[in-house]
Amino acid sequence: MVTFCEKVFITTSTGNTLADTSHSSGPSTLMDVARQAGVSPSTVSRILNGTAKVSDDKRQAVLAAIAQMNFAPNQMAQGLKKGCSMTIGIVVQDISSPFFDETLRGVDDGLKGTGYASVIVSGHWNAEEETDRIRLLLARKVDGIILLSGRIGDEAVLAFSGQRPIVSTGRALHTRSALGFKMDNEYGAYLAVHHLIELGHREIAFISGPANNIDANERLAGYQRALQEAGIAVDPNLIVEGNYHEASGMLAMNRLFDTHQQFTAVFAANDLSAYGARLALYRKGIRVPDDISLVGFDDLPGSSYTTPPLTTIRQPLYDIGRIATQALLRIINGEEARGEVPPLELIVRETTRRR
Amino acid sequence: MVTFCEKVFITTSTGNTLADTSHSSGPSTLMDVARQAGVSPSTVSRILNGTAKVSDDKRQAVLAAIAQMNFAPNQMAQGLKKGCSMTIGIVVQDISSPFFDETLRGVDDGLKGTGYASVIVSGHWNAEEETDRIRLLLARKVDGIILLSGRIGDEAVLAFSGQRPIVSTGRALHTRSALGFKMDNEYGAYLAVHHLIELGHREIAFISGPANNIDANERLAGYQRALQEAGIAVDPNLIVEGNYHEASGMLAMNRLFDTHQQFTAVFAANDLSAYGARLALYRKGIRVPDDISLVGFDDLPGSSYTTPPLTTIRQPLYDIGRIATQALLRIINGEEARGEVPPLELIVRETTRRR
DNA sequence: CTGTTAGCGCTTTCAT
DNA sequence: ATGAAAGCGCTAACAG
Repeated sequence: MVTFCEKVFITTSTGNTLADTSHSSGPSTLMDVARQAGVSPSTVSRILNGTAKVSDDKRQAVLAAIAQMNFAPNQMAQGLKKGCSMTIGIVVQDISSPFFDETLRGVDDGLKGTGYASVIVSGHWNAEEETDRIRLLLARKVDGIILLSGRIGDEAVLAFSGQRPIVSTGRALHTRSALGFKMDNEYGAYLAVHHLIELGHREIAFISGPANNIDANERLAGYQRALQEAGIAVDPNLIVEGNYHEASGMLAMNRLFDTHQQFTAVFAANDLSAYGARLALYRKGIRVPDDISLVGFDDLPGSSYTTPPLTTIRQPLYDIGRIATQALLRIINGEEARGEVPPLELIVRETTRRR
Repeated sequence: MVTFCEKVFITTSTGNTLADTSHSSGPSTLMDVARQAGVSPSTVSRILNGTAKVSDDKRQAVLAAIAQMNFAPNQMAQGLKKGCSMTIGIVVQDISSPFFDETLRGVDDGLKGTGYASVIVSGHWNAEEETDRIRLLLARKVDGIILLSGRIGDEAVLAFSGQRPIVSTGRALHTRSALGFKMDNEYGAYLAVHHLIELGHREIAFISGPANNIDANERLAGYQRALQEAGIAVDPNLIVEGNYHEASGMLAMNRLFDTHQQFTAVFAANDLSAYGARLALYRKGIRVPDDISLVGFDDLPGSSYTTPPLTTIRQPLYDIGRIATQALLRIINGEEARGEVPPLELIVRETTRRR
């Protein structure tokens, strides 16, 4: 982990590269600009930050110098001075999952035009790594943190929020420097299963999420409630555990067949496992929705282009990202922590049909 | 765009939050540690960086103080001093596209254990915005930049590489501080179409990428070459322009039907548009691959779970990310710029069959 | 309105 | 082996 970060490269007009010999075009500093414009550094700073009135002639001179020298203030220096970095940290669990990416898009849009940039790190679904990453972000003096599907406890979040404001998904929290958004997973799952029941299905299998996952358990609860409410007994043989990934959905489906269960519909705890289940069905020559109905959970961007398009419970992933970001920015600016995201909703597409 | 970034929050044991009154636990500094351990700041720094020998007793004292005060060096200060930030900048074009995400996963893995973090920005397929973003990264003193599918010209890349090393995909470049990786799109497309021809197809439609896109044009060229090589005339009516998105694939497919073209196979310039085409086919009740064969390009993670799984040209997206990162790190460390990525390859799955 | 001065927190000669 | 002091590039009092 040795690193040499003192080298700066400068390319000559001939395309060769050589080590900067400090005489020439190292990134110009505010001091350089001041000299070139014949004013004091403070004046340049004032113009840059609009901190005070500056006479027009000096302003012109400075602006000219800035343009000519292609000057941009060194953010590390600014940050050191002001104690902030104009950066927010985002903690995801999997950097290449459509689930997080859609939220990241919301974050990106929420940051647009604010001057803030984001550094994204992944906790890889692991509390320790997550803690580690958050510490890293804090050492980098991020001005706030957005924690997506964090594995750490509420106390940990609260503790970190003593250093920088945090907004987190998947938990209910509301202090001056910590805010949480929680989706009603139980209700979402209820909606999904209720939809199936209304369509006349009675034997409904469930491909769950990982057993140690809160959201997953809430979805299981919703599945059970919908069944009970309709007077249908919950059959443990119809519930098989998955891990939210495609492969597990496929495996789960196959396990259901192997044990010769009877069912006319399947509710998968998330879209990804629904994709896997769909493939297992295809392989067996079972038609969807003609022979079996299928419902997912999340409404990933790809779910409107599966074959056939997937009926699912829509999570406002993009909105969550955008709203969380706006809330965080608000806290950073000393305003009250608040924000609300739209509720889950059933999106009926083409994988479910009347029994 | 007003921002107040000087506030620091501290949470009391009762869970309330109040503004830091500067007396208490603001993040501790190296100076604090030095005082607490009864040594000079330089000694602490030396221990932190392994920069020089330090007596064992002092070392113990310092380590204890660090642990007790939960100290972590302020990266902005370190950065200002050393002129680097232990951060690399990644420029993507779309933060929530499976294409980039898979590459980002490679980057993430490539950075693992190096102490570097990454800030990811999006150029949104727009040269101006991209230039803007790169400037931003440079102002943040990132130690290097990875440019994915950049829209800016090679000269611009070379110019920027004068400030910080850059590795870029989609272009052939090789100077001391700039490295490019270029995939052979023409060859990939050739592979795809050749596969179809070998299967006995003669009327092969092509859903292209955006006309102004280099990669897209190369893929078109490969399509044409395969046809010509087999003595099949290129029929302009069988080529319809898309924009790499699902919706455009669907539209393109429908346009092909509307104009009553005859064809038995379709080659889509990327997987996303193949998904769209697939849906259009499904809607028309046309079976894949029984009635029509379909080939994509990219091999996105989702493509092994489409119904049926998609035959496609595999781009080593993950490897590109990992290898680009390693190459960049090598350049940053003053080593020679090098690295090579695996070639494109045909992945035969279940959307193609003998005519 | 504008320049001078003193740091932000850390690293790094330079002495000792 | 260790401390004192200077300074990275910028901003924010404080004088004028």
